[in-house]
Amino acid sequence: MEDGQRMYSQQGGLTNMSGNVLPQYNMGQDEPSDQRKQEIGDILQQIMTITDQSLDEAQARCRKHTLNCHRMKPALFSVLCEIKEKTVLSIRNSQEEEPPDPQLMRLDNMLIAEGVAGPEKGGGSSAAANATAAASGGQPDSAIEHSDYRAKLAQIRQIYHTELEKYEQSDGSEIKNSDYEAKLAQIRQVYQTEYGKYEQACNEFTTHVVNLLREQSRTRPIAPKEIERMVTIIRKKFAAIEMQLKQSTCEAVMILRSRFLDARRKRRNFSKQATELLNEYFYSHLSNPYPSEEAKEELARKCGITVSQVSNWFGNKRIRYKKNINKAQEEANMYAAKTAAAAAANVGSEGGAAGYNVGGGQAGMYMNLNGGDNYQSSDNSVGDNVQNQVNALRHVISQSGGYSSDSMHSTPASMYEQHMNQQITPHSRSQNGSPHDPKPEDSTDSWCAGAFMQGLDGDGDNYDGSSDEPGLKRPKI
DNA sequence: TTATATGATTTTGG
DNA sequence: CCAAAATCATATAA
Repeated sequence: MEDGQRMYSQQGGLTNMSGNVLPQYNMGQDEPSDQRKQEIGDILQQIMTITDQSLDEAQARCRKHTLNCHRMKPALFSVLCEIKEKTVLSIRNSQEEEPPDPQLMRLDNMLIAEGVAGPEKGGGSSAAANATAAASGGQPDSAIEHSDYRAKLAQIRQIYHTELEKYEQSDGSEIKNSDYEAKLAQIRQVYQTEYGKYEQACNEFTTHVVNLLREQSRTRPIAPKEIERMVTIIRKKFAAIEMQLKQSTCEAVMILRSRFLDARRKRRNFSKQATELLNEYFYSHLSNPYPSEEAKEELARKCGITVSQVSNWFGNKRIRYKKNINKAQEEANMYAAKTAAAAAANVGSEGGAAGYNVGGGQAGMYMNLNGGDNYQSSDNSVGDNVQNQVNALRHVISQSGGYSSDSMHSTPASMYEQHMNQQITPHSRSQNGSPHDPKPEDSTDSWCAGAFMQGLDGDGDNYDGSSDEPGLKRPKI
């Protein structure tokens, strides 16, 4: 009873805050009825000791059941809900359904555009991502605690950090298309794994909370509406994680992409020395400038570039040599002179210098042969022009003896072959000479037969740079 | 700034 | 896959 009294006085102290309910008690106090006093005392006693009561399952259920079945329960429930609604929840309620986050939409769009989200875009990417999937280490916590939000978030960050490091350490110079695709697939895989886990976690947690609230609503004023709102709140919280996940994914894709594009677009000139070496090889194998794999490897090693760069270089060189043979041949002579000097010192090599000179010398011969005839048809496009020139040249050559004639000598390639005993066609892969002797006539099929013809048209200097005819190359937008 | 040189990529044909 | 040809995009010379 003493406790009750003290409690009572405390309640009295709270009266100011609680408005119109407590004054009744005060009035009651003024007019003490022993029985009433006793009742109130009991109630207060119960309240005071309620926290000491065991949470014994059976007992609790019993109490809840009792409460639940009380005839006043529905009314009380709705009233309390109403009060709660008015005092607290209405504030949150005012937050209307916000339109979909534009940031999230952008992220979604990008992920779809990059093929990370959305429908599978062909190609089995399963193997690539096994490691990462394992690394992401799913921990199937069925009991999801609040702290798991942060843990998950940290985990996701960690995963992407790891992924990004992988991209960093991968050899920058060797990013190929396949690498890009593989890595994109990896990102995609990780993203989907994580997104799946995210959804699962979100749903589990939501279900958990909803169940909890439902259970609680048996003894507390929790309206279904409030549960709904709670679900919304949970979704929003999880949306932050979703956003983070998507953002990280986008980031990873962008980094990967920029890296890839950088590798693709950045062009660094080779060193002077490398170009020198490549040119030496090219001009000293002018008749057949197709280095074998071994030769490519050696050149690559000497020049400090990759084999595919060597291949690119030779591809470009061949095509450009053909396109502009006059100029190229000056260069050829230059290199020929240089290597000739070197070869001269080396007495043992027979006729090496002569071979180098073949290109330039031969062009001169053709030019002489061509004489004053001009086969340049000005009104044609370059491509047709070349073809016409070639055809015209064939005509001229045949008129003046033709390829097969001895007087025509041989094309540069064939001359060179006499020295080198080498094959002719570009497509023969192996450098070793074929057993059968290639005939000089075959050399019309040589890699730049057409180019030599082109080179001999006109006086040489008037064709210089003609490949840049306006509007044909590089249509300048 | 423009024009050319040049390494790389894409397209095309076999 | 290889090579030619076309094309791109940048580096560098003018």
